[in-house]
Amino acid sequence: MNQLPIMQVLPDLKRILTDRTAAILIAEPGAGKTTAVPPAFLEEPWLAGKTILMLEPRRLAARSAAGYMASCMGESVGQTVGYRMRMDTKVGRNTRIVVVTEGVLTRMLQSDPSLGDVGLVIFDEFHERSLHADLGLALALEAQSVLREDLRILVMSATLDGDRVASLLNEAPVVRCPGRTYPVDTIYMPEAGNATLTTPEKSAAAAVRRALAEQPGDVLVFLPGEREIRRTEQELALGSLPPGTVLRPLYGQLPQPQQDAAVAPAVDGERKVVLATSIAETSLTIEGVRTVIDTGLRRTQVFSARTGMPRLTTVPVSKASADQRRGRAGRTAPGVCYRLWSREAHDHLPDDNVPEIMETDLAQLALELALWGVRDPGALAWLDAPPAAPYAQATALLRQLGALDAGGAITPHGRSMAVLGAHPRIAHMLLRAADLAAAPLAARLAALLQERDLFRGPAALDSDLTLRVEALFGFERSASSGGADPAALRAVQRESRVFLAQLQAAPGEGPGDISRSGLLLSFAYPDRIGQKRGDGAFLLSGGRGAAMREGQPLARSPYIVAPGVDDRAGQSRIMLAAALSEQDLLKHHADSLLEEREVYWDSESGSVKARRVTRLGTLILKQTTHERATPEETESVLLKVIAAEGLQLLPWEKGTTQLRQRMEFMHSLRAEWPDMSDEALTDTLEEWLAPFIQGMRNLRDLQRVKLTQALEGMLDWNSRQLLNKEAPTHITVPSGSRVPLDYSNPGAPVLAVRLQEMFGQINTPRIGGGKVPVLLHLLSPARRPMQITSDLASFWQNTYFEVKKDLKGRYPKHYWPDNPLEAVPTNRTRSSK
DNA sequence: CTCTCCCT
Repeated sequence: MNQLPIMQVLPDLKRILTDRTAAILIAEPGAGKTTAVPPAFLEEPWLAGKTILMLEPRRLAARSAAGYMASCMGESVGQTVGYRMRMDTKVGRNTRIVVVTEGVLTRMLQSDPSLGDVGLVIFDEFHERSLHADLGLALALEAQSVLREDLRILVMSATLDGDRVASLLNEAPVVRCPGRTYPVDTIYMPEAGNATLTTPEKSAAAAVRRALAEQPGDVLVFLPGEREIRRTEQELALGSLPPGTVLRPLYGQLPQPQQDAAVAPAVDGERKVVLATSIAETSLTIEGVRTVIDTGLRRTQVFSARTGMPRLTTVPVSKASADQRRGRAGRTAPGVCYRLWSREAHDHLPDDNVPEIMETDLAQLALELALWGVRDPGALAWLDAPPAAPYAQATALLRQLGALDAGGAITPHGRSMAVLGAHPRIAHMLLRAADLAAAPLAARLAALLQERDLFRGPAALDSDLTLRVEALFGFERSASSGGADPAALRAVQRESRVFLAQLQAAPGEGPGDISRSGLLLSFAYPDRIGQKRGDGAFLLSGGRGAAMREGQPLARSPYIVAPGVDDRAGQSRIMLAAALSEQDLLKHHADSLLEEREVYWDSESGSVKARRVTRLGTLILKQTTHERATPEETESVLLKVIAAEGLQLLPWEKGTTQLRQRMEFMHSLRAEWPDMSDEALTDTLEEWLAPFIQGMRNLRDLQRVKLTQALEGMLDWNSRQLLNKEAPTHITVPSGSRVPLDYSNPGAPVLAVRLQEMFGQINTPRIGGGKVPVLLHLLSPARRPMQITSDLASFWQNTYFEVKKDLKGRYPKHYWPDNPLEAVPTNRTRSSK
């Protein structure tokens, strides 16, 4: 143990923590920090009579760290060194080092914020940045500054950016320690990883063949998920592999014996190719690996604030993760790592994985903060503060569940929920169920929701949760698994016993009425109560649409609750659900029901109607028909319909349209004039149209709207005068005719007039206070356009003579003078001379 | 073609 690299830095650490209350240790893999650091402080004077708490992110790691430290002291666990985790605690009277897992630390801080006899808290593997570690550090820092100035905090990490943590810990000193691993060659293979040309599993398979040919020892391949692992297996099975090659998948859901087979050393004469998820990145050490192949992808859960539902996505790993994966090839001998991306792409990878707090459901975090007495997370010091949108979503859910009051303070019910430790949805269900004497059923449901599905394959296609409840009770009675997954059954049974113990219910107690499952689940998911819309489609009380596979009996249920839904765009898919009776819904969600009068547009009759509805979220549970809407209600609905369907519902006659266009022309000259575009008019219906639709009830009535008056109403008296002056309806031309102006293009109003009527006028008539020349359409006697111009003077000088020749030929009896400016204009079609 | 990994 003396030759471990960590030994060189321990004196430094001891010196720092004698004088100060915080330190950061950055130690590379293989340095030995987890087991060497805690015992080093036992004899420090400031720790006299106090204990050390070390946080580990995983149960397995916590147990083995405690075991190793104890054995180094020649003791067993529970003497000087112990551990504490959910449902498993080994701590004795003389225990001074307690290794805890994440939820435990949060509970200890919440039940005694001063941390009683604890002298030092160590956060191990802090670079993983789990939600609980971030929360634990924030709470511990506040405990230190408010209650326990002598409390020491040590943050240990493999790859963390030390400076950011240092500034969070009041400029705590950073100690760095090299690791001890064998060198690993890195080979970038961009051609294999080009996702536009091939799939990750195809390139992984190609890299496996290359590694088996070029390198000795076993191969570890990192893939994003189970699906890719299975496909890579198929891909490799297509061609022959060197004799003795064995493929070993490895992922969390795999049964234990197969996981063991992947981890165990290969037997003589065999070479092992392990196809793994990120589970092999930190938690497990696999013997004999000399080559790592990394697709550079991982699957991660992202909480969508938009829908309030979690979603799985495949994302590139961080540089830190890629280095961690590469390190797995150098544990026992020098190795090689094939990266299926380019050196340039590597430069663009993020340095670290996104901290869990930035992406995950924050409901539990928000409940813990409320219990701590914090309403604004900004009151605590964070490396990354909880993001605002998901946090707001979380507190809204907590209010709906009754955990927070309107002011955001925790309620007594919220306190009971927090103590249970389960997700707030689950905790709320368990407490409501206990009130209804349904705790035994609720405990099973909670366990079913937290563990993986009992059914695999075709049975999993039926989304009815009560089938799982029946399978579970069958297993509890007779230990027969039926068609269900035995490992999953055992896990669910273990889990449900924990909940039963918390609710003080006996494990042997029968299920009671399984058909109450839907009711109990509706307490946990009040926003996912579904109302049938047909064809397996449901509308959820939270506002989303969702659909389940057709053909299953559950699809015919008028009401369901859907704990398992995905987050796809448009309508969600329902994976797990249970039927819910309307009677239960009305009775047990009475507090959430909203009775209101609703005025609505009946598109069938094209008229406004009113009804009284009972709502649960977006669902309408009951309604009466045909009450009469008040004039105000009617008016407001009509305006909404016009806004939605468009202004063409109004009676646009020729003169009205011209008025609108003239006003638009004025707007183009003077920005302060009202904008007459469809969009602007739609946005301001309330102001200009509302007074003119009073008493109207339907589309036919709308045809009586005095639209010209309504538009004129947008202008005051002065503006109307200016309108008539600058945007006249007609222009009087030299012949004496009043010719209408066409404003359909407000940028260039058109005056269409017979050429002969313009004789004698030198320049183009102008409008808009002289700023805008009209666009002249000069017409033949038969009103055919001969010339389009906005420069009349130039026309007379140049083009007129060509046009004249043409016109003379076609209209010989008309008068086509050589000097049009001195000729007498005429509006008569026939020649006057 | 529904499923990364943990934890109270």
